[in-house]
Amino acid sequence: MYNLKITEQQVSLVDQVEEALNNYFRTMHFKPGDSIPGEQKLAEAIGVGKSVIREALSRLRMLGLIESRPRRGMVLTEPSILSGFRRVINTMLLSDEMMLDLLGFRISLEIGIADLVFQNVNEKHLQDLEEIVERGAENEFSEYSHESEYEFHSKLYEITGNDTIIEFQEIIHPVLLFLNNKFKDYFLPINIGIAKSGKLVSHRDLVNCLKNGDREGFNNCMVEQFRAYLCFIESRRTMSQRSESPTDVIKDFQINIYKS
Amino acid sequence: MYNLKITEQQVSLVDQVEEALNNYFRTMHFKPGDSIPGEQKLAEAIGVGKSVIREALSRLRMLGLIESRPRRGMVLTEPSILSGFRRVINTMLLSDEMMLDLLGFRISLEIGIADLVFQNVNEKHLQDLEEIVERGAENEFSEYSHESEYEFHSKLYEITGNDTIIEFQEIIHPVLLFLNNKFKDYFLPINIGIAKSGKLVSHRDLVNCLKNGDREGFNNCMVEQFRAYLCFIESRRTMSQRSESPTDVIKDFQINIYKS
DNA sequence: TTTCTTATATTTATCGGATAAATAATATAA
DNA sequence: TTATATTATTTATCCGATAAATATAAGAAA
Repeated sequence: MYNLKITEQQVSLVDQVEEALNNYFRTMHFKPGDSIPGEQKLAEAIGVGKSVIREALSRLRMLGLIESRPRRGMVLTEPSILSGFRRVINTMLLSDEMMLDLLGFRISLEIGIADLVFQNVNEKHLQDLEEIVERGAENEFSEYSHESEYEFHSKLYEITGNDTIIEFQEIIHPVLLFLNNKFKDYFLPINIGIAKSGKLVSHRDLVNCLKNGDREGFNNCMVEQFRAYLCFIESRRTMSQRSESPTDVIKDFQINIYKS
Repeated sequence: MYNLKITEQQVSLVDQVEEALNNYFRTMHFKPGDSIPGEQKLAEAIGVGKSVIREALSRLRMLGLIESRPRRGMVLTEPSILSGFRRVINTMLLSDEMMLDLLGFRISLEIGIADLVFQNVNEKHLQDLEEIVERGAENEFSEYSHESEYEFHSKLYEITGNDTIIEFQEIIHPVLLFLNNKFKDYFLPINIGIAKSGKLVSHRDLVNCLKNGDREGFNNCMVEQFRAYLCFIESRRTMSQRSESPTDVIKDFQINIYKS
């Protein structure tokens, strides 16, 4: 007998209820702070068992969309838009490909905030940055400690005044640490090469550029500080297109680095 | 009587189990594709009821961390890192502040991908872009249709080759549409002003810059195309610092625009 | 022995009952 | 009117039961 099922019913009841609840909140124009009906009423209204309702509510609770103070009721809350993202990142169950995508994402974002930073920066910020640079010692390969690195970049993000951007950077930080460690052997020689060629953009250079330079100059500094990463990503990309071996990547990588 | 409770026990059993499961997968070095124990065994192992387990599993399922084919078992899957983000955005329960943060996020990101785009672009991409520009008619105020706008920017993101960035842009698109509509009356006069001053960067300008220009030039074009938005965000920021009235914002807004 | 069919066990999805606990609302007492 | 006690409500949690579909084991047929 032919199997005439068009699509496997992949959407569980819980999935549907979850969406139904979202639609309900939206169409009723609920706002954060409004209290919503109890489990039992919802279950009756939608016509499903209470375990299904509870599972759906549990998801919304996880996303920070509702809060339920035990034995008092549930209220809608302003969702923390990155809570789901944070959880997935924290699992550290990500593939290399995914993490490299995140690396590219973060680099693009940081380059992109250059304008906001340049626009918003004030004396206090500059003082803080100077202090961070002062405290952050470099090792013999012109590398900063992870702590100093994090502190410096966090400050840049902070200057944007955009809480979502700030939180994003905080969340993916562990991924960057992981990648830095995993591909340490690739990055180190590259960075040494850049340092020798005098093209390395240090934290101090960035601060000086931010203090004295123009918008475009600062933007360029921000781009250049990521040169090694950008080449790395580019190499990975061309590799995956041409299905080359990992050693080729490293070769490409080093060629690209010295071209720029 | 004083309330001596230090902290309200905000962490439910489900929250704890959710984290316990994550830790379990991580410490056991589970990888995507591995099948995990059934609900019953997990419930016994952790020592909680099966509804608690089910709620926690439901959350992980929502995040795309596990997949459970009915009556066969559960397997770990490569999580789709933006699924939680997508759900929260889709609720459209976000405050103006949050949405403006997202606008800033998106603008920064798009400015930041300029380098990646410039690095990766090929003939095919350019052809596609030209075709989109060709098709996309502007209205009398030099504005594109939403569809053309979306098509053009999607293409730029696509050139990065970074799937996470591409998905991000797709997810927040409705938010941008919403904001564009909500603050339409603010943006229109500004854009007309920019157009009159001859500083407006059109889609065609961007394509030409990408084709013939240099990296820095393209970067500047990308920044300039967002000038109106950047001024808007800056105005909102200074307003919230000085607690000004909305009308002041509009004034600031228009002053900033014509300064640049 | 190999292959096909059948029966059993397993497992998730879903339902719904029961209990504990804490707050809100109500009723009662001072 | 105020203070206390009772009741109702509601979520959190546990548990049992059923349906459905698959995997596995057992049995029958070639």
